[in-house]
Amino acid sequence: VKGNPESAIEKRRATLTRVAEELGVSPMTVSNAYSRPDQLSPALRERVFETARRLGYAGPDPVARSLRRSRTNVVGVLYSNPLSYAFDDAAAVLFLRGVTAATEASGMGLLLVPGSMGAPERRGSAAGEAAVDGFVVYSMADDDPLAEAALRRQLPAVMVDQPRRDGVPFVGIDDEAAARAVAERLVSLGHERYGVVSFALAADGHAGIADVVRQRSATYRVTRSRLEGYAAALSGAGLSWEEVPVYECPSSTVALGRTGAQALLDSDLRPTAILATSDQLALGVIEAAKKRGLSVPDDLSVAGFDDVSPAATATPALTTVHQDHAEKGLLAGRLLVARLRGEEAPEPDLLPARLVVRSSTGRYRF
Amino acid sequence: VKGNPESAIEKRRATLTRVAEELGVSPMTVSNAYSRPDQLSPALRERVFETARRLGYAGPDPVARSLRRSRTNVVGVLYSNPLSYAFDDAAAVLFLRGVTAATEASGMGLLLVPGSMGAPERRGSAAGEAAVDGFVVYSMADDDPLAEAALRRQLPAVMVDQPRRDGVPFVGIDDEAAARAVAERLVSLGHERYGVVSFALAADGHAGIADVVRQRSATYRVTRSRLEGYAAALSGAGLSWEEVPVYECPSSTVALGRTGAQALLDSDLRPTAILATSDQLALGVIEAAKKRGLSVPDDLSVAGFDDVSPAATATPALTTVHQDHAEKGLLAGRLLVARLRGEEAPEPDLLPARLVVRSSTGRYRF
DNA sequence: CTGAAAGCGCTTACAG
DNA sequence: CTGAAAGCGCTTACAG
Repeated sequence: VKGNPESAIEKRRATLTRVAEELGVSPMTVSNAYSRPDQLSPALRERVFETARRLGYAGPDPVARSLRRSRTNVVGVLYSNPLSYAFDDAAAVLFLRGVTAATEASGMGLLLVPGSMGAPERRGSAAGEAAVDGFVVYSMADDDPLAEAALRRQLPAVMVDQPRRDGVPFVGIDDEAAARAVAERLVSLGHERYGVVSFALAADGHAGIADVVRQRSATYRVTRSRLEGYAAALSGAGLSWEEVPVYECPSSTVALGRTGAQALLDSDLRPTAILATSDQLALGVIEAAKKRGLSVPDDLSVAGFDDVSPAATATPALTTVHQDHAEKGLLAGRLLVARLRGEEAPEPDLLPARLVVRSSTGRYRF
Repeated sequence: VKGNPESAIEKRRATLTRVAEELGVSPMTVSNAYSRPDQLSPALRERVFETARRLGYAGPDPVARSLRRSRTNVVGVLYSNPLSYAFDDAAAVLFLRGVTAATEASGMGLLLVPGSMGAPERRGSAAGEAAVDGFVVYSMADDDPLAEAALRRQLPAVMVDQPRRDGVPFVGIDDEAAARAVAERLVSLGHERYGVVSFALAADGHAGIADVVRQRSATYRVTRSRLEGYAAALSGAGLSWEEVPVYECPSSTVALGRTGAQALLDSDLRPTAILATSDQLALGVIEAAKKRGLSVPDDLSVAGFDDVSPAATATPALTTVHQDHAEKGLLAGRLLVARLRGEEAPEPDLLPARLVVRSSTGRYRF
């Protein structure tokens, strides 16, 4: 009954033009059926869809449409290597939740851009090859080639927990001030011997004590700022920052925090307080202390950073810096979406952060 | 010194063709400089890059390249609405971690496809408009328009925790058997009065008791299978499944689990055992029980499903079904990537799952 | 090692 | 309400 179905169902993949030919209308009419329903009669539109169904055509090709419209409706997210670690990091998960909420509210997709696993000659290529309208650059090293490649494309972008760049809005907290506040709290409790367990200063995988030179040249802004905050507080109390051992962990996990703490607790002049640049690391420090029979906070005070969910329920509950990671993501996402729409969207103020004192820190006891 | 830089830096956006004109070579040569370095001399290649830099050209446009190559190097992930909830769901986060590890290992990006928030006329359009080479369809309702739209595109796909479809490989566990095992465990402990707290049976936002008719017509396969497993175990023990109240929660959160448990514990014939289809819900059930002064497991046994990280550390620790969510994601991701490469990649066997008995379940006591 | 030409699949002014 | 034509920015056989 239908016109020559044998020849209609050809091998070549169904395209808009193919549907138009089959129905004897112009490609524009088929395009309109999908993209501008008001431009043709409902009856014709239905015939278009019927023909499309028959030919197995699922609608306009997204890539061709993007090329023509020069718009992908996708926001790219850049996160340090490897990308899959983002899902191990409670703060990153909350952040992504916020970004996703912002992008999906405006119908945009979120592309997680892979890092350049290994292959050094391809460093950054993934960011150069991502079909997106803009980028959220989250917590990367200052000199990360992936971020460089993304920024070079001159697309709208937002930097989060990153160094500032001209023309690129920044979203984040005042990490240095927050770190100073934690350290000052410990100073006020009478502690004089400190140790620091830090996440990466640079992306070279280094694990172990990081001297002051390495601290100053840290390429992760967040790490650098937090260490500077600690240093400011301790120096302000008349202590020598140079003598405070900073143990660097290549990433932010409980297991690495444990290792770092072990190294610090082995020293002759055992610290009475350990500052960790993340809650994950701090939880590892607490584990290491317990394993040696040290009581937290009686023998050792421990403070973290970020206030992710296990911090409040840990035993003892962790003294830390609270910040709203989901809100940070939401703000970054909305800012980018607004700019993509050409709306007025000024760089926001620094987000609030506050010291949360719980039971992992206590007064120094002889 | 350089040739007329004034006119070189024009308003129109830099393109490959523009760079070629400027340098007096063919577009193909510029293309080769980026994509096939072995096709031109290093010196010429350097001149191409130099000109590109001068014109602010950041390399071939990803969209145009994708159209020409008919390949995006992106895998799309579909998850129930709204997408941002995925980041609240510990199982989903682990799953995404696995998928991401698989895709990034082969240099592919991961696109989180937004649901059709509200706008019913656009139901599924996002999946139709996603520029991807293939889809991972994760835990969606049988009749979800987003999944329908994606599958209609005939791209390679993998279904996870979804109903099987011809030609589309399935990755998941035997949910029914696992649920049966949990319920049988409670039967063996002597329990006779049960309640169930379940996550959504359909995407209509229903909250409250779900009768057997609704249970049978559930569009979420996972929910349906788990309830069938419970029913099989209880029926097998001579109990009447029809009399077991099933409280349906629209999503899987601790707060909703609490609400569901309150409803069940209000009944005259209070259950002595509550089966929850997720750990989140189960943790809410435990909270509700505690709030009424009921001891778990002395007054009420509670079992969850999935064994996400808070399950083991909760008080009491949760009896549940363990499955490896990250492994599931890795497997699904690898399977899809292999198929995209045209490699031989058979549908895998069902993944293992096992009952983990902890202290939230105990013998029935009068 | 380089070029000219075709074409990936669409959408959009411009006309009628 | 519909059409013919141009063009989005690239890559790829095909030649030389």
